[in-house]
Amino acid sequence: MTRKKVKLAFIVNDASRKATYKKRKKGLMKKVGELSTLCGIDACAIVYSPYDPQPEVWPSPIGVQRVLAKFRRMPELEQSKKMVNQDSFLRQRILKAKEQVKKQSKDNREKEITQVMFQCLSAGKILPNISMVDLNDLAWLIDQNLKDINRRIETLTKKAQSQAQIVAPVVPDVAAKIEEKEEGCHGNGLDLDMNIDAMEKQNWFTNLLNNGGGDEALPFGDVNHSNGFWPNSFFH
Amino acid sequence: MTRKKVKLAFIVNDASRKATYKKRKKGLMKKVGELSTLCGIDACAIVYSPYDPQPEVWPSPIGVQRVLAKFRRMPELEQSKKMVNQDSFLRQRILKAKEQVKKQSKDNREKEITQVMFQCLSAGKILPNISMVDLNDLAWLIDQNLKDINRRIETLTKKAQSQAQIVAPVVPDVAAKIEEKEEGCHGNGLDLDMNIDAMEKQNWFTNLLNNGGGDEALPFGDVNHSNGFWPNSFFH
DNA sequence: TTATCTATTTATAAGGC
DNA sequence: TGCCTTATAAATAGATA
Repeated sequence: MTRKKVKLAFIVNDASRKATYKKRKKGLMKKVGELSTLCGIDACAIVYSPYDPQPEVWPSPIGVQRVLAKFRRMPELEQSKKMVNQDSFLRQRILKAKEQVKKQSKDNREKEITQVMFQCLSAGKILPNISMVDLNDLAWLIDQNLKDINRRIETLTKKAQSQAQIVAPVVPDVAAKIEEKEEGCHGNGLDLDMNIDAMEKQNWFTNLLNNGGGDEALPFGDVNHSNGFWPNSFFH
Repeated sequence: MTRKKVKLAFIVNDASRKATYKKRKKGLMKKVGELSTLCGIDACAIVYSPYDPQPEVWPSPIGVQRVLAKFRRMPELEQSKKMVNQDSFLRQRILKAKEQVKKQSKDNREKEITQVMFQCLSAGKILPNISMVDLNDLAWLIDQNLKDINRRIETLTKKAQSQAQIVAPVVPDVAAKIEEKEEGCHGNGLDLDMNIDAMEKQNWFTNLLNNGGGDEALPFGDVNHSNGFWPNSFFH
């Protein structure tokens, strides 16, 4: 776990394996001791290796015996319940890794499309070389942004009404809201006149796509998705 | 062990202790699994906590039983031999910490005296406000440097002789050698004419101090040492 | 072989939510 | 309570001595 990330698999090289064994056994025993001390609990560890004639244990033989006695007194079924066995342990790790990859992919995709969105805003039009897949995701992103802006407007409107007891129509500055939201994209020369009636326009692309109830779900992370508007055959 | 270095002692706060327990138990089980997989050995861990009705074990109940059976088959005396019990564990940690402090103190002291040495070289004389203790250590440091230089000269001389088969007297440039050795001190305006006969001078201060066989040992790390030349009463 | 030395990876203590 | 994030401490792989 350093200099190089090591694969969780049997170390074939004898010297490396032994070196790793010694380092990690030491670290493990230290950890057991720390856990026991910090949390005031009983714990033990037993390690058998071909390098030592006797097993290495923590804490003391008597401590181990005591812990073992406790363990043995339980029926086997009970023993199995709260157990972390190797199988479930590996499954958990794989699952977690997959989730991380998925989340990262989604984030990456969202950033990518955000870039495309600002390129379009700079150009003042939809770029001609944009793919249909990107266009779908772009539509989703714009829709999300508009919804977000709308929510903020509602919040601000209510706040203004409750504070000043004044009921008045609101003409939101959409461009300013976008700038506020997309802080990372300031300073690229964007200053478009985007004063549109957000209330009326917010669902323009969603309605166009007739996307049904699916418009709340993030489309990112599944690059080959179909949303029912563009048939899959369209891309082939 | 982060945000703040935690003391190895029972955590009094209940919430903190539980949080730490959960985190560390998870980390511990992971470590046991890794050790077992990486090194292809049998290992088990059992942890009892007030938070779970059953003990948490690794790897599987069957694996634990197998490891336990092995362990129980041994006579108690044998079990104690290779064991890392809490007592020896703590002793080892304390010893190691003390050794680290000692080593660091020695290093610090050597650096300090090296600074003094270069201050003296810059001034061209022994500074008037230097203490006797510092003077002793300075003498030791200079002596070590001269010896080191001499060893290098010998090595280079032998190499030159064996390569060119020419036997000639060597007039070393001591200043250049010092510059070579003390790389961290370049660029401070030092360019003294130090061409002296190192062969003849190397033991000047050692002889002066009549330090006997003790001149090989590092004096640093024991600030209150006496080397037999300056009587302790001199400092009081 | 065993101890040291770093560059990295992991583990995790505090703090938010 | 439990999970997530972030800054920091600790573990440790590979290289050397």
